[in-house]
Amino acid sequence: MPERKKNGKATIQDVAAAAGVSVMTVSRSIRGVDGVSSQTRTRVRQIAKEMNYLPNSNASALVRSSSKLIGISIPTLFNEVFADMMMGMRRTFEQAGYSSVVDTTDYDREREKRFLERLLAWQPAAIILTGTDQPNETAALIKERNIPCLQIWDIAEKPIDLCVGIDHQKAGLALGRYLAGLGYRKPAFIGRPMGSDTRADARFKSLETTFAEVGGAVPRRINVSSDNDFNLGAEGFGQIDWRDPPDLICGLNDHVAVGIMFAAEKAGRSVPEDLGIAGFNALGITEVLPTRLTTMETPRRELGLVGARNLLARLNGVAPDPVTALPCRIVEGQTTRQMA
Amino acid sequence: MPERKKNGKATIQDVAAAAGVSVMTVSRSIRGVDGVSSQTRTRVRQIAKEMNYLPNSNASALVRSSSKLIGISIPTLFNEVFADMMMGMRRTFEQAGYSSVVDTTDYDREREKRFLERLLAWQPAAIILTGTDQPNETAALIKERNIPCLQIWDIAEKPIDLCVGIDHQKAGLALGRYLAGLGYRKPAFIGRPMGSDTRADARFKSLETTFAEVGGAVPRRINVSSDNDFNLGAEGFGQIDWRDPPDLICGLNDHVAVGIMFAAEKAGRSVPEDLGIAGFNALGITEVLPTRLTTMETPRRELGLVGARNLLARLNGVAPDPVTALPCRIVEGQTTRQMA
DNA sequence: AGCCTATTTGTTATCGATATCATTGCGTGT
DNA sequence: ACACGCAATGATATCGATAACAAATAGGCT
Repeated sequence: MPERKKNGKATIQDVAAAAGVSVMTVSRSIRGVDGVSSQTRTRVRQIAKEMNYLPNSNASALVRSSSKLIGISIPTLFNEVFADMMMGMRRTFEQAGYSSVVDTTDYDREREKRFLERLLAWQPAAIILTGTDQPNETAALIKERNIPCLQIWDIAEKPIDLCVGIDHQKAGLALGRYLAGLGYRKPAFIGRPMGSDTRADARFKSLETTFAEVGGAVPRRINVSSDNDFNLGAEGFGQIDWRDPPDLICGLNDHVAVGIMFAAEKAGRSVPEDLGIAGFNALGITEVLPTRLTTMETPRRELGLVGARNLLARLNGVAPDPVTALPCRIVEGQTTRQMA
Repeated sequence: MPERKKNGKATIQDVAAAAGVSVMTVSRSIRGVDGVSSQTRTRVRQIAKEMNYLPNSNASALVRSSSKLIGISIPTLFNEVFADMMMGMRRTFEQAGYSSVVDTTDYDREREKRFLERLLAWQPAAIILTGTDQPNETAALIKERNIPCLQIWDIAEKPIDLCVGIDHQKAGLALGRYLAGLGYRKPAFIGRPMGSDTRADARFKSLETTFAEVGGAVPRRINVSSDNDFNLGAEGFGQIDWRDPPDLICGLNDHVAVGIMFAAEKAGRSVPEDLGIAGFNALGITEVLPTRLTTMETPRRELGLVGARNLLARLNGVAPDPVTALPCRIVEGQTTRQMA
């Protein structure tokens, strides 16, 4: 019967005793660093396995003052975008032997900071934050400890450390110009209240710019608070003042846009003739809807992959590009007029 | 200027020195345990804040051989179901001061086990697993260390420790009987390959049982591998042999069912007269589609909440019910015939 | 053989916090 | 005044691993 301590946990000491070697030999054998004969290593590993020995990461992290944990902060898991990016990253990290501590912030910077403090207490190998608009205080917290940090989804000229993202303003402009080019002049935007999603705000701003350029109307903004994006779109649609109807509605994202689509259908508005609808992100649902939504495809999975790769490079001492922007692509759908 | 060590991290020793007290006084002050005058506590906290001191959780976890980490293992983040449950749990844990280490297993038990080992190495306060069909080896790993463990989503008669979930077999039977009651007799099921999702398999089995009861055809099963559930449904639909058409198609879940809906529409099949379609879960999308999908509503958020609450109770020494099953509800949609 | 280098193994100090027990100081009752 | 109890604070051992250095063993070369 293998030996155990009171709470059922075998320690490195127990393994050493059982194998008749020193703890260092066990440590080296388990970690696979050299300095042990392959004979001993095999034997020690065998014994460790029999004893159900698992190394204590806390002890290891304490003495090395760095752990195999990566802290990830994202606004919400409900958004496919973040789930996509997470997935892109997680695979890579897992292969490299890292675990992820995830916290969701609900777009609340205060919560993000609290989370960050809790996380830093674990001496993580790296930190990943969503977006680049963290307050200075948050950034300082990380810089001060010089922990590798990846900011993902947005880009910034001067990231905390690394950033990989898309240029939301540029993407918004491109989409806006495309839509203006189709002849639309009275846009509306359905989203969450200003300030709750800075990226959406940036895109809204781009709309303003674009339509000012072509002499269109000032975009109206309709704000709705809802957990469910589909409902958000539908509700927002309901709030539109039809005495002065828009000829185009942009959704905060595709789910909102889909909510708008169905609401418009129910309300009997003809799309895309009288009313154009556009989304953002090219989410999964748009690939199966009978009517293809006009949207902007964002490379989420790639962002995660590239981000993770860059971060791993940094962890291995290589210095990757501090700023990486990936391109987006307009999806010319059937919810807006066709190009002349 | 506050003092710092080489890598910019102030330790409890530094704070103690700066405050002119012993480390124990600092420890007690920071943690808020009593044994310090409120005067000293305030002063120490003030100094600690000025020095940007953050306690080292690794040291703390090491000496207490337990950490404020909760390990969560879920199959994938892409599935709204798991995201919902996560959300329900995370809120509760966060408030209680716990952080979550999340790993996704892609329904791979081997990966789950590897993850679990990595996780146990952190001496987590508790473990959460999805489902109840872990191999004995995995269960042993947890029991042996008697760490509180919550199995969520399924129920089992003898959980590892606690479980909170729905009775998938019962839910499948209820849905099957409802559908059979509407007069359908030749069901098909579109899902992933057998074995990759045991819950779906359980539901499929329930279909078999139900339709055997009413003398219907043996349900056909169509397996597709795809990351995207919508596409999965559409592809599965494409594989149906229409020389012997089913009169009912059940999707692995709502997204698959939606994929089927659109594919059926494109193919010109009349729903629900010639062909019924049913999903599972009552996901967000079903609330906005113009045609309401027949499905089974599962209480994901509640599962997360109740699960988290029970687990916290266990962590606080109270013994909650080991098995909690929450009820599901049939959503009578427009993709199946109406009750006579 | 005799010496030297390489390989394998072991010893000791250390990481930063907390539990436990020890100490100091102060007010109170008789 | 004296002993006693309680509150506030401090000293020390400890958790389980790893780094850095020390020792032992083996094999190669002249």
